[in-house]
Amino acid sequence: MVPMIQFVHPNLEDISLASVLGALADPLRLRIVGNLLNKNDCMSCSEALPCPNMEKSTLMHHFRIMRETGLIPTEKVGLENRIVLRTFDIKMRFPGLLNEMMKYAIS
Amino acid sequence: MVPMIQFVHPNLEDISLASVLGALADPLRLRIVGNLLNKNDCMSCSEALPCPNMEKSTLMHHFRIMRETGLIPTEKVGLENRIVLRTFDIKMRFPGLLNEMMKYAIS
DNA sequence: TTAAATAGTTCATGAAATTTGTACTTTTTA
DNA sequence: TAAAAAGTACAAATTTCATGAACTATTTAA
Repeated sequence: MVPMIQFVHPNLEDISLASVLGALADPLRLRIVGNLLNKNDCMSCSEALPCPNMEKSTLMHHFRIMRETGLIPTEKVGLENRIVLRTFDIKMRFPGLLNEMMKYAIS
Repeated sequence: MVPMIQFVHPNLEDISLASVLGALADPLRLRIVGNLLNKNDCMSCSEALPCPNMEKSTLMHHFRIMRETGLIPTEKVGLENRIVLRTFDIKMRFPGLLNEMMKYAIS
């Protein structure tokens, strides 16, 4: 009997600028974050698929980076993982940063 | 007789947001860029040393990343490489982005 | 005018991060 | 109960990162 996976998300004060920039320093992740910001709601991983023909495991990997950075909390609901952008927290910690970046991200 | 090294810097329109974020997604590079922005003048590589006991070759590596991203043109003057932040260009391409990020970078 | 010092580059190596394929688990639905 | 759906885990191949040692080019000093 394998224990149920629990996701761990960093505290707000442990989120560094460099790590946020690293999490966004990839066109796919930038697009996912942009989509989440526009939608202003949660998505499943598959829904957030940023481009066709992408391996699930690769997508997984990108989600893990964003989760461990603290950008995206993940919650398991039934079959799906519901992911949301931690918008409030990020705006609290780095006001203006998200909006500024999303101005220049191509969706 | 080995030819003189010529640095190549990307055009403004070839600088992508993701690559800029990638170039800044490292505390050392963030600090170097912050210093250049504050100083608003050129520096030699050694002057820009972001922390003590850092290998020259490692510093090199970071400069190369920033140069190839297009953040920092390099010009050889005598013994030194003079590096400057491409502030005008970056502000042209991504207005507000640099200032926004530097608000949260710890120098 | 050679010798040493300075500033930086290059290359090889090993460590870490990315991408992907395959096999697995868990939950839902037929 | 079996199959499908949504993810996860692990391993291999590739790429990027950090460092040490050896190199080049320019300046300064003997």
